[in-house]
This record gives sequence, structure tokens and C-alpha cells, in this order.
Amino acid sequence: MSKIRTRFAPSPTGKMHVGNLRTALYEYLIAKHEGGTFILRIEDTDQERYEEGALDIIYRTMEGTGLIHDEGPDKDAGYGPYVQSERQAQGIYIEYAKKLIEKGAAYYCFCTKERLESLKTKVGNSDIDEDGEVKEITKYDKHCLHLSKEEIEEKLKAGIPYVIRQNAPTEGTTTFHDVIFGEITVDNEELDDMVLIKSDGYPTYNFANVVDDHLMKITHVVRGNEYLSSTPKYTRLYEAFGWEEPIYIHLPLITNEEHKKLSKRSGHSSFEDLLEQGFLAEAIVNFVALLGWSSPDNREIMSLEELIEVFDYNHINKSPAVFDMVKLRWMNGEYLKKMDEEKFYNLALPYIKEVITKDLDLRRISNLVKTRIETFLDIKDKIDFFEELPDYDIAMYTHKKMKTNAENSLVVLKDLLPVFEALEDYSEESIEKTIKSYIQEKGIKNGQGLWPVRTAVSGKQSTPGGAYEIMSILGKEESLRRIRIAIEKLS
RNA sequence: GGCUCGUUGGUCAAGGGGUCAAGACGCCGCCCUCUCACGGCGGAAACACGGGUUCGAUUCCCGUACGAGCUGCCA
Repeated sequence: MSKIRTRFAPSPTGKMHVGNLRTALYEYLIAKHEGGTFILRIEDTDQERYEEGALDIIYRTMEGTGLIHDEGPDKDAGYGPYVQSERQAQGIYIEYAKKLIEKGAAYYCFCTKERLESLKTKVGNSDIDEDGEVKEITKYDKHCLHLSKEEIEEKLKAGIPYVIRQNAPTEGTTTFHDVIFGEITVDNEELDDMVLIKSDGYPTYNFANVVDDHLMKITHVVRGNEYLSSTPKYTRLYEAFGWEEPIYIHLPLITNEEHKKLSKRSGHSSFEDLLEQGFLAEAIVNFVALLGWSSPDNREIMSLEELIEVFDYNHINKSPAVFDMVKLRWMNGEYLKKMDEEKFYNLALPYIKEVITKDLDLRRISNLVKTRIETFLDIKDKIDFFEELPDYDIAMYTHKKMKTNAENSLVVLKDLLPVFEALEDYSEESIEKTIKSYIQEKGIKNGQGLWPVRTAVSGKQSTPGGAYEIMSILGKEESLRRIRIAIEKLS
């Protein structure tokens, strides 16, 4: 079998949707698993939806996720250009559309918007679209198919706007094969004469895709499930051209918690949003890989390299997958825990500096927080007490499991205050030794001694790290100040 | 409405005629422990429903229900 060639073909219309990201990932994995070629093609045939900067987002996402393409606009390997608007300018699509017209598989259509509108039939009020409007269905009536050569010439010459439509058969059936969904057959009666070339001269996605996939020798067409129902039309196109169809791999949808297609507002719709929410690119990629696929050996935490090794597109799921933020958070936490200290520190630093302005050992704070967060955004709430002692309730000193209460705590803190005042060495070890010997001397439990101290210096029920770490990071002066405040509160 | 697809615990997800129906997240409990976390151990929790086929269906077939996608000169 020839070398695998897959392509990622995004439209530069905004952010990188996680569904698109997974498609790109799978295309990359399918190719790389067998040493194939992964191609980036830009599908900018919709001038209206084109957004400035969207191209940058695409490149940045690919780079950030490690999905490095072998061919693309910036790496021409002889199949270029890789940008559809440029291909359009070269007349590629119109050339192929005309070939179809010659074969009778396509035709010029001069119908006006008004006439098309009149073709629409209401479908009943049971079908309401997102805008609350009653849906209408249209099937083009092949009106222009019957125009004579002379009529067409005349209209063309007169400059009447036109589109080129596919001439789909009205009888029989069309069958195609999908790796994941198997054989799918539809009645040709269902096939609409879709537009191939728009009146602005640009090809539609439907047409450009088929032409480019063939011209670029794409072997495996990987795309979302939403294209499943239009695939028969592509099959007719391949047939009309006499081209061999690629292997189809339609991916199950990724949905939100309501089992609906991910929308822009759901907060996790794009890769960039996720980064902003404190997630790591590796974790996002890893997580998204597991939406619709699982490794044969049950591994879940996997690098891109490991994914390449074991990924098998024959074992992709059929059913839609819910994008579960909770599990993503867990996975991100796993990556954070595994990360080496230095790297974590560098990534966490900006978030730490958002809360800590005082001259504290940020490195130690970073280490404290490393195993306790799932995303970088969690850092803030965990370390804010280092910056400033919160105004806490003395009820916190009462803890039945620690066998301690406000009175006991006051005793402990009063006993310890002069000891800490006298203590010169505020290292963790030194503080630990000091408190432990007090505890031993008094014959009390660890908790009875440590709970009051930790509470006093942090003002919080729970903290990353314990009393020694906190005091040591805070330093002598601030620790003493907080203990004095505690004594005052408790007295 | 029509067409197409889907349906294993709350979520991801193995399995695919005979299994006590894996594992992970989350949840709960216990252990560790100065708190929180980490780590360790354990627990609750699923084959949508109805008919077939079969000695035997979660697995195959057909219906039903539910869900989703498509039904654009968007991709």
C-alpha cells in the first residue's frame, strides 16, 4: 500500500475548536503511526467568515500541540499551493468544474435567490431551529439543468450571476464505506444538487475538498461525523471524475455536558480558551486523544510519541463523547505532578506573582503548590495567605479530631511565643525541632501542638504545607506578628 | 418533517454469543498525616426497551424509545 497521506484542513474563521484539534491529532497520528505525511491545507473559501489572525491561531496551535505538518503553505512539497484561495486564483476549481459539466455531472445554474426561496417548503412547526424559526426544506428542482447551450451562452455573456451545481442522480442508491461506521447507503433521491462553485467564483467546501484531496493524493480522509450525510455526494463526484475514493474515517462528535455540539459559549470550545484556563497543551492533547479512542493496554497518560506508537484508527469509537472538564482537570494535575520542579516553577511563576508581592521564597511556594493544583488558576487561592493574613474566625482553633480548641490553642501559642522569639534559625528543620520538643515536653499530641500554630500563621483551615513550612517561608518577623495576633484574638 | 448515525455506571471507556461485564475520572469510606493534597487500600454505580435467532444474548437481526448530526452560494 502506498504511503499514508492525511491532511488537516481548517478554515481560518477564528479560534481552534477542540473538535478540530482532535481531528488534527488523529490525522497526525494516523499518518505518523505508519511513517506517513501530514499535510496542512487552509480552506479559506468563505470570504465572509474569514477572520484576520485566524491563520496565526492555526499555526500557533499546531506548534503548541506538537502537531507538526510535513507539507503546508510554508512547506511546499510539490502539491501546492496549500491555500485554497490561491488555488482558486489559479483556476483549479473552475477547471475541474468544467470537466464535470462536460461529463454532464454538473451544470450552470442562474436561479435567483428569490426563485430559490420560492422552492422552500415549510416543514411544520415541530422543527424549530436555534433561532426559534420554523425550518424550511429545499431541494433544488434542477430547473437550470434543462437550459440549452445557447441559453447558457447568452446568460453567461450577459453577465448574469451563476453557480455551478452538481447533477446528482434521482434514482438508484449510492454507497460508500467508512472505516468506523461501515457501509452506508442512501437513496439518490435524497441527494440535492449541491453548489460546487459559488457565484463569487470560489468553490464550496464540498467541491474544493474533493478536488484537493485527489490532487494532493490524500489517502485517508479524516473528518467529523457531521460530514457523514454529505459523503454520498462526494462519492458521486469521485465517480464522475473517475477518481479513486480515499479511505473515509468519520470521527464521533465531541459534545458538551448536555450532549450537544460544543458551542463557543461553553467555555471549553477552543484550545486557546483552555490554555487561558491554566491547562497545559500536552494535557489537552492527551485528553482529547482519549475522546473516541483508548489505548489497548489501558494507559491514559500518554505523550504524543507514545500515542503515535499505539494509535490504531480501526479502534475508534462510534458514539459521541462528552467533553468532561473534570477529567481534563485531573489529567492536567497529573502532568503538573510529573513535571520537574524547574519547569513547573517557571510556568507557575506568573500566577504566583499575581498574589505574592512580598519578598518571599517563591520557589518554595511553588514546590508546595505543585502536587495540590489541577490548573495554574488554582494557585491563587492556595497561597494568598502568604501575602496577607486573612481575617479568620477563632472557631477555627476548635478541631475535635486534633483534640484542640481555643483555650488549648491559646496556651500553646503563649508558651511557644517566647520560644520562637528566641529562635534564630527559621529553617524548616529548626522550627520542627523546636515545636516537636515542646510537644514532647508537654506530652501532648502532634495535632494539639501543630494545629494552633498552623492556624495562627496561616489564618486558614487548610494550607499547602504544614506549620514548619509556612513559618519558615514567612520568616521570623511575620511569623511572630501572626502568632501575636492570634494570642490577641484568643485572649 | 425527511435522511443518516448512535445508545455498556454520572462521564470517558474495554469486551463482543457462555465474563463475578475490565480500567480511568468523579463520588463515598478507610489508612497515612499538624490541615489540604500526594500516596495506598476498599466501596457504591452500567449493557435503553420489546420482540426474534440460539441450548444460551450485553454481544447477531428487526422494531420502539431516546439522543445527535445533516437537510446553506458555512465548513
